[in-house]
Amino acid sequence: MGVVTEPQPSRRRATVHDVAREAGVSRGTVSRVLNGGYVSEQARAAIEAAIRTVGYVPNTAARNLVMQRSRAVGFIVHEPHALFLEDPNIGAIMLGANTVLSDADLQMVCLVTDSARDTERVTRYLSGGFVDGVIIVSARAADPITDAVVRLGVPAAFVGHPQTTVPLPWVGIDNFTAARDITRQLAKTGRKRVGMVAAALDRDSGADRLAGFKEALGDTFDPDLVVEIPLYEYTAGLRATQELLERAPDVDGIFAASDAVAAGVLTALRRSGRTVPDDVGVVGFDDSSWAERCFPPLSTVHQPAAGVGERAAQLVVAQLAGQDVPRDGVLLDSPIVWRDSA
Amino acid sequence: MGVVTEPQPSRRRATVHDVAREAGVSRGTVSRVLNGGYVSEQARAAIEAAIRTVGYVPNTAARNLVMQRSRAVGFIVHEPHALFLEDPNIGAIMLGANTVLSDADLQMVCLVTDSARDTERVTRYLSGGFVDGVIIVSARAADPITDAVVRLGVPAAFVGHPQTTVPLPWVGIDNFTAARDITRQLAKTGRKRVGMVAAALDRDSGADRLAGFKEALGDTFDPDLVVEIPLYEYTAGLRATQELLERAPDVDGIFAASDAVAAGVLTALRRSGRTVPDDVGVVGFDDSSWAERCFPPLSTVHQPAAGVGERAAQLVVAQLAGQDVPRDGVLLDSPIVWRDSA
DNA sequence: TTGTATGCGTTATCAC
DNA sequence: GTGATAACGCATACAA
Repeated sequence: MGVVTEPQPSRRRATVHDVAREAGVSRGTVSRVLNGGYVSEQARAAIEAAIRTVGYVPNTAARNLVMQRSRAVGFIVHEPHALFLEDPNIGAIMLGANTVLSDADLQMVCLVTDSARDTERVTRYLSGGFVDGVIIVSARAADPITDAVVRLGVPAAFVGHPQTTVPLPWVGIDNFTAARDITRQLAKTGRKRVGMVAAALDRDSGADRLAGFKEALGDTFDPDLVVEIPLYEYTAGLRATQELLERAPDVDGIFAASDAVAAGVLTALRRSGRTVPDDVGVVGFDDSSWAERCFPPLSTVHQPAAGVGERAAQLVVAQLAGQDVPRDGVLLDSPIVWRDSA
Repeated sequence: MGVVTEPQPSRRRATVHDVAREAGVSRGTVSRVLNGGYVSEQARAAIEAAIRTVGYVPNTAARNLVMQRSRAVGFIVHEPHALFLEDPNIGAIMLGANTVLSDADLQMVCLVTDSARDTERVTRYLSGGFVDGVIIVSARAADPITDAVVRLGVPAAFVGHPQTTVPLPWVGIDNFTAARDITRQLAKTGRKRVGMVAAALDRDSGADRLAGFKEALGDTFDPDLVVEIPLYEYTAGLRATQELLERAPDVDGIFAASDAVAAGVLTALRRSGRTVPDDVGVVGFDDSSWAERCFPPLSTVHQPAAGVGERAAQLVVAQLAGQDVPRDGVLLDSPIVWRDSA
């Protein structure tokens, strides 16, 4: 079944030394054409030719060692795998970050950690100067990675509010206000009994969205109309809605803590024979790419995910350039996108 | 607004030298307790204490340099950003790969390249021994990264068939057979005029799915019933369906090249007043998490994305262990998942 | 303009 | 068991 790899060419990689020998110059001169410096046209030509013939490529480790920097920035996603897949924002955040990092000629290396072993290894990497800076997505309370970053003083930016007492630069959105506003708008469509499927209350995003919901409803808030689930997740959202419907068959509006949850809400509603938005109005949160593909298309809060990634990256790029950055949060706009589900 | 970072602690990181001095031993002994070797209990205790007090962490670059390896494996996604976000499989593949890499105590570093600049930088990294091996997702024809990998002899595994003449290990699914089978099943639901929204014909996956579709239909295949779009994408799928409907209002079955495309098909069908699956049967490809959240839930081909990632990772782990691996493709099962859209 | 020498932080090979 | 010492591949200050 197929050819097999021959036992390693084991052809030693060419070094500066080889190039120098081939070109008949010293290693210093070679290094100079590589990094820019005074060098005669003649020597340059000879060296560039030599580089091609010996197939030279600079060694990252050696360069990092002497330069004391790696020109790489870590993008750390510390999430259980399931959630990583579920969350449509992470990809966009990552791409946004990569855009500005790339412009600064910095290599983004994405490290995803699920197990404790992963975390331990990533922490080791961070400490060892593997990266010059780091962007951390969804750090949790008492996160060992966060601790390491703070302890080592690695230039960093967090996406979402880091749950720590240490002042750290972070970027996110105002979940509270956005949740409050979209709930109000939902209520204004004439709903009398509006409930919520709240999720991820152990994170600031989840907790703030619930708080915003309460704020919007004020006196009319009824704790019986909110059911909580642990993660932003479709299936849990579906189940929660079934429970909500049982508890209060007269709900006519539902705020789902995320679009994925909202999709579950829609399915549950459809199965119960209710129509959206006529019988029940539904709003979500995220404005993921699937929001407009739901049926009916979801009214939701737009998360500027790419923008968040870009901003976070800018924050570490600035620190790498020696600039001071505010060690607190920067909030990006999260406008409401009104479609057909409410 | 907020505190600012103090101008760099600039506290030099502790080295083995510092530890040795603190513990009153030589650097060799320190290295020995770090990497396992004969060392007296007494010395070990002193050194471990010293490590804590000076806050020593090993330097990755230095270690990589002397060890001639990095214990890191690159996961390279070479895609336009839009597609990266659209493709629900990439995340799962990545997580699958990370699982087995993590078990082998290898750090997965994910490099995403969109611009030419990205590509150039990643190529540099690869060449420089930044990683010991590499997993490449969706390499294209004449891909500079693929070229570099082949030229350098870096242990690698491809996800999907690399478009090159060089024999390389890869893992994927049999798009042709899967497409053929699900098309047959769609036809068997009594459809007389079945069309296809074909996508990404410049890749093996897209081309093979179209070929399978043709094969299934045999004599009844009508080229007028297939419309092509460049990428696996919702909006393009929607437009394409509108065109198809105009061209052939009597279609009663549609094979969408992916779930995202299928979502577009569903929307177009709904807008045209047709019901699914009564008027038109629809099938997709991928079995992404949103397939079951469509309305109606999508009949589709299940892609074992996590499995693909795992297998690819195993392939490079094996090579890193000095084992020979077949330099051809390994195909994973991609069963049909029948739901309600056809 | 170019060559030489030194150091970056580790590991590994020796004697001791 | 332990301590010197030589690589590893590169950049750079300094001498030429």
